[in-house]
Amino acid sequence: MAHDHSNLLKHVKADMPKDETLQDLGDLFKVFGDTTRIKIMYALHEEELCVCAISELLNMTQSAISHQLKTLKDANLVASRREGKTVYYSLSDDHVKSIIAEGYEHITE
Amino acid sequence: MAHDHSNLLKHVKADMPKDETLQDLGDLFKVFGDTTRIKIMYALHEEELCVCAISELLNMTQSAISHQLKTLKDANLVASRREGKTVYYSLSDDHVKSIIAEGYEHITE
DNA sequence: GTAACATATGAACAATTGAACATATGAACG
DNA sequence: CGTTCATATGTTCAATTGTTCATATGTTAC
Repeated sequence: MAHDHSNLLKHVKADMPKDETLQDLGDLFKVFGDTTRIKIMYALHEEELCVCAISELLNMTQSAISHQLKTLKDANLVASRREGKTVYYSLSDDHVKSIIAEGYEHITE
Repeated sequence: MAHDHSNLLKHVKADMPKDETLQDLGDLFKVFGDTTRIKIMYALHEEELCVCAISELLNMTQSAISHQLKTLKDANLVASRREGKTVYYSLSDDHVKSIIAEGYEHITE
C-alpha cells in the first residue's frame, strides 16, 4: 500500500454492493463456468428435454447429467416437470439466455 | 438411454455451436465465477484504478490482486495502461457490465 | 406383490484453483 | 551505479469440483 487514494476509494467503496451480494454473483457465474452445464443450458435454449435425451445428446452418463442438473436447479437456472417416469427440464427464465448471449458476443468479436 | 428422441435430438444438435465455442464460453464464465474477480470488476465499473488501490480497497495482498488481474486480462475483460511506476486497469468493454448486470438481476428477484 | 425403466443420490478420486510467500521485473531518482 | 516504489511471476498447499461407480428412489405395468 503506497501512494494515497483515500478520496478515490471512499467514492468507489460507496458504490459497491455488499459483500454477500457479490459473493452470490460469483456463485451464480461459477455455475455458468463449466462446459457440460453450458451445453445443457444451450440444449434447453428452445425446448424442454428429458434427462436421458440430454445425456444422449452430450454422450455422457445419466448420472453425470443428473448431478449437473441439480447444480443448475439449485441456482434457479432450470426448472423441472415430471411426467410419469420421465422428468423434463427447461430454462427457468430469460436471464440464462441473455447471459449466455452476452458471453457469446464477447468471445466472438 | 431408453426411449427414442432421435428426431428431437437431430434438431437440437443442429442448433448447437461447435464444442470449441462452448468450451470457450465456459472458460469465460469461469473467470466471472470468483468473488475477488467480481469485486475487482465492480470496482472498475466507473473508473480505472491502479493495482495498489484495488488491493487496498479489497484488503488483500498486492500479489493476489495482480494474479487475478492477469486472469482477467487473459480473458480480455480488463485493459491496462502504464503511467510511470503505476499501472491502471479498466474494464475493456461493455460486455462486462452487461453480464454482471444480468447476473445481478437474476439473483435479486 | 415384482419387474423394468427413468432419475436421483452418496462416496471416492483425480484434477483444478485461489491465496500466501518469496522473489523477480520495471521505472524513477539521486 | 544502487535504492525505492509499484507491479509481476513462480511455487507450494489447502480447498473445491466434475466424473465415475454403486445404490436408492420413484413411476408404470403386469
